[in-house]
Amino acid sequence: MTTFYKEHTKVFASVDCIIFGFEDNKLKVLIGRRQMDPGRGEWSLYGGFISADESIDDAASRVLNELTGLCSVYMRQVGAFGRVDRDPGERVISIAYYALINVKDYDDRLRKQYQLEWVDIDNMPPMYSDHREMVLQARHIMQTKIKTEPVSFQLLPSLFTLTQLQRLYEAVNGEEVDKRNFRKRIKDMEFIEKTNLIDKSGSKRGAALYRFNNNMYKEDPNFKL
Amino acid sequence: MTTFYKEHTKVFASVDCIIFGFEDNKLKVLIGRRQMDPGRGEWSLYGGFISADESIDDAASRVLNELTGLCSVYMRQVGAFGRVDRDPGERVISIAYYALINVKDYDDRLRKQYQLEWVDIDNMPPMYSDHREMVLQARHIMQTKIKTEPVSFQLLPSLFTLTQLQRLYEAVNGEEVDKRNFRKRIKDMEFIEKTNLIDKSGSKRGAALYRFNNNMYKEDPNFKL
DNA sequence: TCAAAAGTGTTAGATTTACACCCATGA
DNA sequence: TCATGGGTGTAAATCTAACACTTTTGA
Repeated sequence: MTTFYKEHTKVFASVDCIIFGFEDNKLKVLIGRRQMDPGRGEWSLYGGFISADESIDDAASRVLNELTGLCSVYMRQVGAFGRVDRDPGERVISIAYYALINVKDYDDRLRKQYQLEWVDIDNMPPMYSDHREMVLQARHIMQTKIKTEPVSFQLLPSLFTLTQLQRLYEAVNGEEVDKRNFRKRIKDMEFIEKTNLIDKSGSKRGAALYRFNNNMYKEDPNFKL
Repeated sequence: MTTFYKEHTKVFASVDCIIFGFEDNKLKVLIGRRQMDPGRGEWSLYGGFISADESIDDAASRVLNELTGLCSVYMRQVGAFGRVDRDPGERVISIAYYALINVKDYDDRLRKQYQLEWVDIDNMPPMYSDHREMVLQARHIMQTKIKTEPVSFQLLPSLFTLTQLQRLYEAVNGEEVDKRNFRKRIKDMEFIEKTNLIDKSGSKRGAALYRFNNNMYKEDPNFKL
């Protein structure tokens, strides 16, 4: 700690975004083909360099917005990845973030324009550098968060059925749960409100639509699944 | 992702070490006076720049070793901190790590030589930049880890009493627990072995010394406090 | 009329919590 | 002999997990 800044080497710093979506009862990740050497053409997360005038968090939001057009998305840091040879070209330290989006909010034309694909987290292709590791770490964080924090709703439409919520929970954790026990726990949480609306898309009978009431949650923030 | 590396700016990247120790039934953090402008003289974590030929993890281990002389210490990443103005001099992104050491393994002369102090985590002085935030985030990680992973033993001597273990647990979580219930849970974990040794330093009667058996833990890694 | 998803309660077992006294010893 | 920390068990309450049938309706 007696040294000076100028004696040290600078590095490139980037962010990589793990964009989670929920579709066909599966947890999916948005990935594309890397457009840049080295590694051009490999499956890769979408990322970008951190510029001099933005925080890391801001860089992550910017990159996500560039790609999806979405703002105010739920994003959290996964961590910094910094193996010396993680980027074959230059020394690049990358900070991974995961984002939770509702697939329906995301314009599918944009997805095609960038040639991105939603891939099942349980069936990812080989990926560039340490990107697979980033995704798996993000999933692990999600698995612990989803049990005690109301993050699921970020991945669902604002109105959702209990079956959707259950399938999401199962997809994140990779294991099935009992329907009756699951619903019992939901009923105990007053901030998951039943509406009068019915979704007929998933069944003939129709299922009640629910909504997450954030104000009510803040009054009594007890979430336990 | 169609841009080139050279169009981007590089930044300084550093690591900051949150060194936890357990002493006088309190969770403590090792901090010193910053030796460097800007911020010279403020209370600060110990850190160092990441050099070109080492991973972030290696940089953290190196810095810890420089300071304490210790190797193979339990260290985990807290996360990257990157507010634009977090370092008043230059743009520096810092990756925080926490380390768990047994205070007795650490040569107190070294502590004095570097003018470091063990401060109670519940009574930290104002600290340089975002260092307080780093410590609090690290503590939060510890609080969740200590419930499901055998990390406590990193902070204790290899032989310890159940009271010590309990006080540690209480110090990390900031709340007291019932002695009988605590010991019942310990008894269920076979990898916490009772030895024939007695520690007479804490009481007249003496307390049985226990030991963490890592091989046994690996056979049946179920930890729950 | 039937296939497919929605919706609903109970019970046994496991886990958690609360709680108070005797023991061994050195000063 | 007494002050100090070490050590121990039980019972009530709560939580968890397992389990199956009826409802609705569009095709």
